Amino acid sequence: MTNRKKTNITLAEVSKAAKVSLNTAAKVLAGQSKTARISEKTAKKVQKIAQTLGYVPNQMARNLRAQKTRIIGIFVADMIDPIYAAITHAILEELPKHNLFPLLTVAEAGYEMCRQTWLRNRIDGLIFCGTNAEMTPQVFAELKKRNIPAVIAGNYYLPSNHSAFLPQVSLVHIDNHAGMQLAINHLVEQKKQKIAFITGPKFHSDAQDRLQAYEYIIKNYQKTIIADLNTDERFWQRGYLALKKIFEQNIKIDAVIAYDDLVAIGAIKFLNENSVNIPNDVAVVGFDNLPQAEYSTPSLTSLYQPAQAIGQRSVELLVKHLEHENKIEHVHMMPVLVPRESTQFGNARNNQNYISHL
Amino acid sequence: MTNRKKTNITLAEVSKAAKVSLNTAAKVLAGQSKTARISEKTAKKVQKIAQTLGYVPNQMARNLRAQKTRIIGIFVADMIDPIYAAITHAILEELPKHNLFPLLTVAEAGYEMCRQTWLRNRIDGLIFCGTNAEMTPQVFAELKKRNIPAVIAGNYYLPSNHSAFLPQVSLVHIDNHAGMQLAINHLVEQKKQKIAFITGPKFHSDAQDRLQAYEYIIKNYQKTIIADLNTDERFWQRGYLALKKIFEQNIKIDAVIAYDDLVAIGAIKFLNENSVNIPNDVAVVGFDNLPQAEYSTPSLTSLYQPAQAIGQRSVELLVKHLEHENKIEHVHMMPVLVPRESTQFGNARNNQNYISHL
DNA sequence: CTGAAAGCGCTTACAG
DNA sequence: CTGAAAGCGCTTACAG
Repeated sequence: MTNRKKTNITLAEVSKAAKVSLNTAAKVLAGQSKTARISEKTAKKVQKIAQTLGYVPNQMARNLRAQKTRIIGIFVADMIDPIYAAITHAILEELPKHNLFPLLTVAEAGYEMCRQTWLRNRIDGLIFCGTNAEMTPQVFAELKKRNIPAVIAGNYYLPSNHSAFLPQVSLVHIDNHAGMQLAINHLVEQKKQKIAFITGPKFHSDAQDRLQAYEYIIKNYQKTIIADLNTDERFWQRGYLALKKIFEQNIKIDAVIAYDDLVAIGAIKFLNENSVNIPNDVAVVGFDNLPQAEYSTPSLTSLYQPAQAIGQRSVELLVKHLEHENKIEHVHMMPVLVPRESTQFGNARNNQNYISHL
Repeated sequence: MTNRKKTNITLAEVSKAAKVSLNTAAKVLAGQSKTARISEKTAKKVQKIAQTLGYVPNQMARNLRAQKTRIIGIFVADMIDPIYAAITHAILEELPKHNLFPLLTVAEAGYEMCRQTWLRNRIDGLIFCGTNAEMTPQVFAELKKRNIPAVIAGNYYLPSNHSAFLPQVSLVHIDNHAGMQLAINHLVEQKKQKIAFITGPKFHSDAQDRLQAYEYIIKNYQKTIIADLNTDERFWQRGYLALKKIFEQNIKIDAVIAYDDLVAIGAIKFLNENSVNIPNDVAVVGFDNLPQAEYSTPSLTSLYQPAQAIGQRSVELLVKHLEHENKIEHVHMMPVLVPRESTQFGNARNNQNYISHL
């Protein structure tokens, strides 16, 4: 391993070069010249010497002595998922503004590995970008025992036997109820009267919330039509199979809201293959506004997931907890409906130029 | 800030509880029982006590004393880009296998911020998942001076005045030449004879490599047809405008290879809007095999970017450098052609069931 | 306004 | 096989 003794200079060396005590140099470089009432002349001198020597403080020594690290663990349930990636990204941008440092751990490493990393590095707080089956109520209990505040950002894994920890941890996520209301309003405006819902994976909090919201709201407009699958199919296959089932059972629909965009695109695939006109015969709405929504044909109306805001808000909440403001909060961020071709007429396919030369 | 003095127990406490010296406990818990010839009985006793007390070593103290950290900085040029996300993910999974620890820094923080983070935490090595305009040759010179080995994984920012550092840093990226050969072979097999190429952003290494590879290989088959844009348009707009230009100039083509999938999807959008049949009239191939490739209509033939392998390989290279194996390597990983509807006939739209009830 | 000393929790020689 | 001591580079009282 590289030996770097010669390349890194220390506070002691700076103080010696500046001909002041170690203490004085430390105070100046920690930005405490004012409170320690160090003369401006001395401060300037020390700063200049530190600059020319290329002094960079050793964070490990600092943390060890100060008995706090300002390191925030970030658990990422799935970095390949664009929503988690966006939330993680927002958190990484936000932490430095509060003089906090990220320590990223990924789900694939396994819980014990993550735990070791957090504890060895003496994290001062923890943000979960999603959770998985390993994140049991016991995990949150240990964090609490060790005085490590935690916040969950985004979707989380929620089998019925896990729900006990919910009142004990702060959450920040999309307002699925509001999102569903926006989706239904939008479709009702388009005179749709048989709006179906395709469910998502059973143990995802967002899937549960969206299903509940659909059931609760749709009653005001029509009979409930739920396309549920008893399989573990995910991604577009789920939407494809769900619609296949509906059509095989000869259930009449004129619109479908899918748990998420991938499921919605599966539904579109099925409709396209069977020459069902979108949106005239069946309109489609997804959730999350993934990049795929813009690129599908027809492009997909979706509910924008405010990932940036979720990330920021979860950092703010964690900072409050670090400052011993221990009130648990569950924050719901508003989604935005992004209308595209899958629910609206005449937005594309009308630009018939440039074909003459073929 | 949380005070955790009471919740974290130290080596000293373990050794006291086990009634051995601090040194003995340290040796056992660092896994050096054998080399220090500590009796198995003592080792077992210490381990058990450490376990029951919940001892977790303090990484900061370790690093400070040992004068090395095994922390690897990871610079991510764009976490929202699925390719960078996938490479980053692979690196995060790979590092722990070598007993190395990641420290993630993102481009948006700015170079100076990243630099401070790296140096304060005394990183032992650095992997760039992409670079940007701030990563000048001087940056690599400083790393070299400080004995911090670096590896670039994936695409990198390459204006002509930056190329000086290339012989001094190890690179791992997709083999664009091989990818282009695969793409052209595939199209030639489909009897295509007027294959155009749509360029990418000027300063991206992948864009430069792909353009060069196209020019070099296509000469064996046909006249060169390059759709270049003097704009900064990115994403699908770039492909859309490039094809528009070609069609306006009445240039005949029967296939198009795009710099990447988003550009390819822009081309598809243009062809769809002008009722040009894909792939019969014009076939389309993209690079990177993004999720969007599967979800576009028609689905897009693309070259799979081996992100997982790139991440793994870059960690391996870095490990070699940490072990003072200082030979610089430029590694090219093979892409895989994923054929889909945009180059092949009759793969979809033939499943005309379930429409009767509408 | 400035300085000398203790100590955070480990690892690394060195002694026996 | 086991132990006592020094020191990594800082910050934190405390003294003057």
